[in-house]
Amino acid sequence: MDKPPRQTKHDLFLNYKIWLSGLTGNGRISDTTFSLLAKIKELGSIKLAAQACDISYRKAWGDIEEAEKMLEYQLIDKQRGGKDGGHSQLTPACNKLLEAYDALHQKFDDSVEAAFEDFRKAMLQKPASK
Amino acid sequence: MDKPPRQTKHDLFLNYKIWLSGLTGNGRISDTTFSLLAKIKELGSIKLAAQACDISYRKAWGDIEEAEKMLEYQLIDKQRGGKDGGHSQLTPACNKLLEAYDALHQKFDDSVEAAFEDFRKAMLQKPASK
DNA sequence: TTTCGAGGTGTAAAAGTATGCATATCGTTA
DNA sequence: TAACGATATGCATACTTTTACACCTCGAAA
Repeated sequence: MDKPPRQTKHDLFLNYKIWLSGLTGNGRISDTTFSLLAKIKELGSIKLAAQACDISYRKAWGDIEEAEKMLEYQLIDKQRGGKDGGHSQLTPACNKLLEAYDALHQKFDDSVEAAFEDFRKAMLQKPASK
Repeated sequence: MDKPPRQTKHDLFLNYKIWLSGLTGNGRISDTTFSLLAKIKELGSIKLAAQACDISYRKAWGDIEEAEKMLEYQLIDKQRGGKDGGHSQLTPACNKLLEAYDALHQKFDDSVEAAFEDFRKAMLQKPASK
């Protein structure tokens, strides 16, 4: 889930995690939730997406519920029943969100890369005097 | 500890957390650990710093141990005994690390600000066609 | 109208993380 | 040399988060 971290001279890596939260901070949409949504888009099923993301269906469902409650709009069109049991797909609003988040994440990666590069350079300098 | 998140149109906030890890990923230096180090520098005591950071001394000590084990160098000069019981101060290497980390964090904040601004704009556009 | 498999839900167990507390150690200073 | 208070450490408890599992719901297609 997390991006592979970046290395310094001393086998040091930088990691980060971002997430969205609501006004009260009680709900959250994590990186893993966005990965899940992307997989649902790809596979058309919450169950398959959860497996692909290596999380339990229970958690996947809970995360989606939490996200939808927080955003106050549907992220997923869920279809129950039928010979195949059912299937799911992202709503237009969810696609928009996912698209914006992907762009956000990409910008982040680039920024992190640059910032960590500076960090590495700084760590190669002599210690601060004070 | 975490920076106050930023808001979108729909009461949506962006949060993030960064941390350093070692090669194997078993150790970590979190944001809270750096805050702790900064407080130790300011207050000259692990105990006082832990109180100021609102974490238990037990956790503070464990975090420091973990960080030093990971980096394989001392972060803190610890003085035991004496009428005052003892005191602590950061090593030069720790000061360097802290300085570099602060700069890194600042760059992060700026990047987050910019990236989230773009995110907000994207969320105001019409939904993706597909 | 029966069947099938994914969606949907409660709850107990497990795993991971933090706290609280007890207790030992150290060494300077009075 | 006795006392003091922060460092140091183990361990039980508590809290949080995730998993495991059981079981129900739904509705198109056979």
